[in-house]
Amino acid sequence: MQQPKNFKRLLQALAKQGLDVTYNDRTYSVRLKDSSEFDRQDACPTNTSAKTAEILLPEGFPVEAKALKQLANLAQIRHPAGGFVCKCCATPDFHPGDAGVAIGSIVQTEGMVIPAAVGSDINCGMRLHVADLSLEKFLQKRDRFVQLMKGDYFFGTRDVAMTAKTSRALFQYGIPGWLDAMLDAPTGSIVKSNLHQLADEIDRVYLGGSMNGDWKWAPEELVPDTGIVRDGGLATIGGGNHFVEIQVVEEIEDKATAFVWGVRQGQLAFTIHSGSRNVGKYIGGMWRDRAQSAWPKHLKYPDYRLFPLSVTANPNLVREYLQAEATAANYGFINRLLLAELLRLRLREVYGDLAAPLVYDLPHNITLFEGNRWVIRKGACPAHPQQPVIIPGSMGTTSYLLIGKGNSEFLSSASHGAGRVRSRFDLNREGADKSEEALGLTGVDCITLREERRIEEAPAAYKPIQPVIDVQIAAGLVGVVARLKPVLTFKA
DNA sequence: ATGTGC
Repeated sequence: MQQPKNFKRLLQALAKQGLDVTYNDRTYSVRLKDSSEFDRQDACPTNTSAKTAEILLPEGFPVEAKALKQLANLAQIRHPAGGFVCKCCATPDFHPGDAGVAIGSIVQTEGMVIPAAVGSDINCGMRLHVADLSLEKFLQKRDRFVQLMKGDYFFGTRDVAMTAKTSRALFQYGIPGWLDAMLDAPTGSIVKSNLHQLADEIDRVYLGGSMNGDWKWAPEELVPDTGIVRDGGLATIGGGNHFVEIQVVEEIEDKATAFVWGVRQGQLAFTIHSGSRNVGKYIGGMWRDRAQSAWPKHLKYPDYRLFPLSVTANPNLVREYLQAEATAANYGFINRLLLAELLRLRLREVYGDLAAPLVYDLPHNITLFEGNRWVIRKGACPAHPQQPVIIPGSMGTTSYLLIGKGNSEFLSSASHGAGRVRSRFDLNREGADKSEEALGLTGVDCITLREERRIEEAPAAYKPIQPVIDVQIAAGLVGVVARLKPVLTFKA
């Protein structure tokens, strides 16, 4: 396989930063500089962090030096009390992140967690439903449906109010405990009419949609002592690459698996990509700062400024961080559930009673304990054997439902999308070609209140999905179950 | 990612 386009230039840029990169059979290997100042500051005993980080990349696409540098930084994080990185790797939607951690990075640690590696967008993830409705019938009443959804997603026309008790249960327990608490929800609250189906679908949510949270970490105004909570952030899509998309199941590749998962050719489908909104921002930001404050006072900050929390040095802080992260994760699971429920209710309202079951819901921005170690995925899906994996293309291209293969070389993970190739700034700047053709928007039905969102998130902003999927199949990360074609996309 | 900022 040939080397990527900008390989030589990349080597030069990275050599200046003390990084050595090789390319072999679909995979980059970033070798880190051997000695750092850090080594001399403190006896970091027997354990040292990873010396290499592997990246799976689609053939013929450039990769940014900034992203490689960020991955190298992540790989060499360690804590003087003994925490270290066991393994670090990246998926083919790899690109630089704003907060110092590249999207598509996966890091396995021992003895430490890294709040900054998860970042603000805690439990960002993907949720897929199928619906027993043909594309033809859907399009007949498309305008009415879109009008109703715009109200729900952009203007909050549906009541998602909760009692104080229910709000606390949401943060504390995630989906199951929250559904229990919903039994006494105010009348008119949207999930009340469908509690049984939502309970039946819990086993199709990663971790059962439940982590060990504590409402004490939630923003104060969302966990009052008594009264009704009206949270303007809940059941909203959010910005950036988040979306809700109506799709059609275009083609089944793995018939047996699709049958078991309840997916059939010609069905309508909808995919939700969203996370924990402001709650994750609040908790992620708080803990990034707390991890920095907990860094040993007598040591200089490491130059990458990504601070781990050590199990040996600060066991309580590690426990509390994981609980705080879980609190935001619970909110993320329920946000996606509500976005889907709003859509399912409107489908039934417009097209009559129809089945629209959940296929799967999985996070791609989260710390998970797997095989006795922490695995932190930043824009990467878990892809364990037999597990459903959802990888969306841009709003103009195919999305994929896949089955995980549990490739340990890539820490049982897969990409969470195609990966951005052009920055928002680049696409929006003066003088840029903003024609439909140049942006790949021809024939794309994008519902948004903001024109700049269509431009920032246009198909031209992303890699084509096909090579991104192909390289992951070739490397044994996933197998294709079904292809989903976009029909229309909601972007906030 | 974020009622944002190159």
